[in-house]
Amino acid sequence: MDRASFYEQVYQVVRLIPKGRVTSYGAIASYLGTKGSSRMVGYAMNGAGTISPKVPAHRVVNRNGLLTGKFHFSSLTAMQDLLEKEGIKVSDDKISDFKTHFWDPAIELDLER
DNA sequence: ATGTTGACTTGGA
DNA sequence: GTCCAAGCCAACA
Repeated sequence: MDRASFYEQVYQVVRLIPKGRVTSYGAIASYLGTKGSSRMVGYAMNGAGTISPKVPAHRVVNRNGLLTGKFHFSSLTAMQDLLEKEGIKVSDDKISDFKTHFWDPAIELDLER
């Protein structure tokens, strides 16, 4: 784990996000122990499509459940479309029932450990 | 080593 | 409820 850079750690956590679930950058950052680096979580996603395997960055949104990173996708509707395909309703670039679909690594992953 | 940047978060008005 | 400002940490030039 220590060998993995902060970016790699973020990638792994995001990859563990179950289908139909979403989480926030702060939740991942907090799980990694660096809550203050919430921005880095999103910034790390810059390589989401350049690394392997691909990271489901569309499942990661800001604390408001708003698709803030959709501008970084191929298309502005790509992120929303992917979420809808997974059963998540998105309206006005914002996830409906965000709290219901929320997936907290600090809790979900901690249970398996 | 220093400075800038950033797909965020939180707190105050 | 909304809007503005500051803080935080890691990677990159």
